[in-house]
Amino acid sequence: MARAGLTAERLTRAGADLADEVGFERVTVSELARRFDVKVASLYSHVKNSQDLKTRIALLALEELADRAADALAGRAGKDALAALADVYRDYARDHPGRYAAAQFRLAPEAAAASAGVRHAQMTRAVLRGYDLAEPDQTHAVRLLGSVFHGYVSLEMGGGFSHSAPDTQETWSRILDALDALLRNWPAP
Amino acid sequence: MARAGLTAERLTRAGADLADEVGFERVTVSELARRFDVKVASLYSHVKNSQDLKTRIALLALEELADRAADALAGRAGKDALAALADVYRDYARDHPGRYAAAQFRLAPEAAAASAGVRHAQMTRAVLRGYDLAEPDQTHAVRLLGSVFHGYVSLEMGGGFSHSAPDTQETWSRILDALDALLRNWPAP
DNA sequence: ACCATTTGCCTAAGAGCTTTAGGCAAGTGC
DNA sequence: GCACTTGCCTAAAGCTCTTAGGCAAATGGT
Repeated sequence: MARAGLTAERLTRAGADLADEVGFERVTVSELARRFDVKVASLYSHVKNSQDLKTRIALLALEELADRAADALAGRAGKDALAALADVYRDYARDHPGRYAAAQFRLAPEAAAASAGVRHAQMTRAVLRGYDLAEPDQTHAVRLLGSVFHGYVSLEMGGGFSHSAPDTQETWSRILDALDALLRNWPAP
Repeated sequence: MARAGLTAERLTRAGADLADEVGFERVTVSELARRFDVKVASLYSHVKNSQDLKTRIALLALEELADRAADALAGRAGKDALAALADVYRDYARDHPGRYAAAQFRLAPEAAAASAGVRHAQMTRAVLRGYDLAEPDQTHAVRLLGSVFHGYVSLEMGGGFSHSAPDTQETWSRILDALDALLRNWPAP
C-alpha cells in the first residue's frame, strides 16, 4: 500500500484549510482523514488527539497572523502603523475565517506562553510607541486596542453589523480615526 | 412510569445552567437528559435538535442580558450610563460564562431579528444620547462600544490578559474613562 | 366513573466521531 | 540482503445525535 506521507505539519495545514472552508468548530479528525484518503486511526500517529490537532491549528494561525502583522508594521509609525495593524486582523479574518477562529481557541497556559501570542502583544506596544503613553497607561491602551480589534472583527464576521447602513468599511475607518485621536489625547486618571 | 415534566423552557434553563458549569460548547442533549434522569430521545419531543436547543439558550441569554441592561440604565445618563451598561456585560460574563458564550452563538437571520439583540442596540443608542453625536457618527459609536465591550470581556474571560499587571479592573475603569473622553470629543472625519 | 384521545417518555436502531490496540508491509540502515 | 523502524491498516468500544414506533399516563367529554 502506498503511503500517504502524513505529517503533523501537513495535517495542521490541511486542518487550517478545512477550518476556513467549513468553520473551525467543524474541523474533525475524521474529515481530515477523508481528505487524505486515509483511515482515521492513521492520524493518531501524528497527532495526539482532536484537541491536539486544534491546538496546532491555533498555533499556526497565531504565527501567520503575527507574521502578517510584522510585515505590515515594517517602516510605519503613528496612525499609519495603527491602521496597518488593525487591517491585518480584519483582513486575516476575512481571508481566513476558520484560522481566525482558531486563533481564539483557548490554549493551555504553557502553550499560550510559547505561542506567537506574545509577539502580538509586543507589536501592539510597538504601535503605541508612536503615541506618548507611559506605563501603566500603555498597558491599558494595549488592552483597549486588542479589545477593539478582536471585538469588531468578531462582531462583523458574526453578522452583528449586517443589514444596516452605514457600511462597515466606513465605520472601521472612523473607529481607527477615533482611536488615533484617543491615543493622542489619552485622559489622565 | 412517572413523568418528568419536561418542557422546552425547563430544558432551556437547565441547558443554560449546564453551559455555565461546563461551557456552552459542551452542552449536549445527552447530558441534559442525564440531568433530568430521562432517556435522550425524550428530549426530542420538546426541542427539535441540538441546534434548536442551543438557539433557545442563546435567546434566553440575550433576554437576560437585555433585562439586566435595562435595569442598570434606568435613571442614569452620561458616563454613569456608559459605565453601568459596560459593567452589565462584564458582570454577566463573569457570573454566567456559559450563558455569555451562548449569547454569541450565531443565530439564523430570522431568529436574530426576533431576538433581544435588537434591544441591546437600542440601549447602546440610549447611552449615546448623553453625548452629542449625530448620524452616522452615532452608529459608528454604537459599533465601537459593542466592539470594546464584547472584545474586552471575551479576551478577559479567555485569559488573554492574565498573569500581567496592572490588574484588569484597573484597565477596565481606565478604558471606560477613555471611551467617555472619546465620546465627548468625537473627531470630525 | 368510563372511555377516547392526546401527550409524554420509552425501547430500538442507524449513523458519525473519537480513541486505543495490535498487525502487516513499505522504507531505512548495517 | 536482513533486521528494524515507521506508517497506515483493521477491529472494536464508547459516546453523541436523531428518527421511528409503542405503551402508559393525563385529560376531557359524556
